[in-house]
Amino acid sequence: MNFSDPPMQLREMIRLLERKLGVLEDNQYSCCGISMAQCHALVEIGRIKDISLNELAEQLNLENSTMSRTVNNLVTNELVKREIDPQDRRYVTISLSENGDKLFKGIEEEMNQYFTKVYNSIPEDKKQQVLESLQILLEAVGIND
Amino acid sequence: MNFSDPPMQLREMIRLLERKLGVLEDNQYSCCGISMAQCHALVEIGRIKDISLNELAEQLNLENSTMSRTVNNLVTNELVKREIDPQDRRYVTISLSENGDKLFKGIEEEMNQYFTKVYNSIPEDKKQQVLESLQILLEAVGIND
DNA sequence: AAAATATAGTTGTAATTGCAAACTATTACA
DNA sequence: TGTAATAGTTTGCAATTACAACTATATTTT
Repeated sequence: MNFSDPPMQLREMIRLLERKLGVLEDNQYSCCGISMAQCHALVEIGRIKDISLNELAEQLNLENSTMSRTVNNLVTNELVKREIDPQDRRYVTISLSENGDKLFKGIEEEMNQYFTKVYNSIPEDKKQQVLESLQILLEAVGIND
Repeated sequence: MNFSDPPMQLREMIRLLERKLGVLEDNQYSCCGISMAQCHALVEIGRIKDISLNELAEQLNLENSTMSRTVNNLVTNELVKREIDPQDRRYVTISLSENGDKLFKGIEEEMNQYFTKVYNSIPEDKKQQVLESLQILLEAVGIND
């Protein structure tokens, strides 16, 4: 293993980043009393407002079945609403309840604070470069799709 | 939500990167017939050569019990060996078997190819910048530890 | 219009996981 | 020696997940 080989440096750093991010969401109920899966779903629903189950599953790279049950849990917690689309009764429209919206806004606020903290700990003259590089990396990683 | 705010750009891109990386390891048996959990453990063991169970668990951010079970599976598959440390018989030394080492090298090779592909799809004049930026980002994300 | 097909979502099942607790074995300390 | 600490295993349990089989609704074909 040659860690001075640039692609391997890339691998190693992505590995570390992955792990660091993983730590943030390891605990099963680390997000305001709901699971990370529920939290991710909640945020996605909050962003898109009205979304179907399959769209949601695709956004989050989850199985339909997993998504369906996660939404179940959110409905049980009275954070989201499930409504049958009258246009096409196969579709379910998922949206935030009032409680869900409050929680969503709280999470958004918290995430904003976290990433502001991360961003501000980047040296001033490197901030722009890091953002640009992430964009480039995203494009590079997307070569398979 | 203001996506032109730089910290939010950062959040958004990390979010996308996270998701993209997640896709790569979604399937339960996507790694040469073993689970991703087993694959991660195998690679970690292969890198450190001899490692104790607790160290391994900490590296991978897993519970001891989960780690023990995962190692069990690897032992059952004859990919790793468990040996009691003669220095301190409480410790277990975990290392790759011959088969495990072959698989490990195969996985490493595959990962190298993947990351070489990603790296090479970064524009030539940006390669160094991306690596440096990831390093900076890693330091920035590590502010909590 | 009836039959066949496609689509959206749900449910059954088995495996994995985290957490807690109980347990064994070994070592360190007072 | 006796007590505590450490390393790891095992078990029970509940939650989560992927995969496959299923239901319900809509669309297309004949």
